[in-house]
Amino acid sequence: MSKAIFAEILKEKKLKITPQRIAILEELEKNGHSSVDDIFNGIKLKVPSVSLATVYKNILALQSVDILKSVKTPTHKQKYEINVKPHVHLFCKICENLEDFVINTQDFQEYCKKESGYYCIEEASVLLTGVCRNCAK
Amino acid sequence: MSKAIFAEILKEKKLKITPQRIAILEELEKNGHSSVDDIFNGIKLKVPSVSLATVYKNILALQSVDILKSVKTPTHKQKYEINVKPHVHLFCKICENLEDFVINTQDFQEYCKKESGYYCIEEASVLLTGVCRNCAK
DNA sequence: ATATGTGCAAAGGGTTTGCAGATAT
DNA sequence: ATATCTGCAAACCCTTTGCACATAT
Repeated sequence: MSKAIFAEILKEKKLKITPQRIAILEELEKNGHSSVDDIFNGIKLKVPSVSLATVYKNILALQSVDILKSVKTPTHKQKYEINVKPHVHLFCKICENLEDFVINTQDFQEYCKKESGYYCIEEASVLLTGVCRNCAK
Repeated sequence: MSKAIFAEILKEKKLKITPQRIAILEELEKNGHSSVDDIFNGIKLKVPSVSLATVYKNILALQSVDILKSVKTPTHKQKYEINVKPHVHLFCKICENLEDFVINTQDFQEYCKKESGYYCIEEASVLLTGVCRNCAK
């Protein structure tokens, strides 16, 4: 995705197009799952004046219009990603890397809804913890 | 579970049996998913001298020997539960209540492992967000 | 022109830590 | 007797907030 497309997305959501926001989105596009500090440090080159507070404010703003999603990991660091199609997270307990695995969870959700008696299930957040192929060596 | 059984479990894990720990476990048994504050307030009657720091320290201690597990919810409150058999969490976005749904995730894990090429998957943490039957009315 | 966003510094909330005294084994 | 645990207070994150100035529309 290019700057222009990010600008488009922001416009659509009625958020002003600022260099900080573009930089945050570019950073998240480059590095799949980032913490606030990752983002802050990653964009300082592009937008040297940026403050941590602005990163925080924008993460909240972008989340509230569904451009971003937060990812909860077993460690205490909150991470963020650009909201794309449903996927599962694979977390390696050795290298602590987070990997995406695109899978349609619809059937699984449907099954859980039926069996549990829940009224409706809108979202499935799945985190699988184990050992990645690299760390297995 | 009774006090005696909790004492047994602590002994097995080589943790000293203290009134604070027993109270924490009883509290978590009574109320499925509790935050640190829930626990703290819940056990103050039984152990009036207890401090927040002790609750925190014990939660860490109990987690490290797998007696407790943390549950990550979409809100920013961390919750804890006694580690039992695999289950899925259903989170109602309206009343923010967390419900357990016991389900064997083995097949699902197996499928993800095979498809993703991960070396091994030890644990599946699934959080489904939606609307519970009560709030649907 | 006006609403929104930014950056700073201060405040806030939750969690962790160091230490001296207390308790479990 | 000794290792561990507790409670207090202080320290430490990480995150949010208020405000004046800057920027996008």
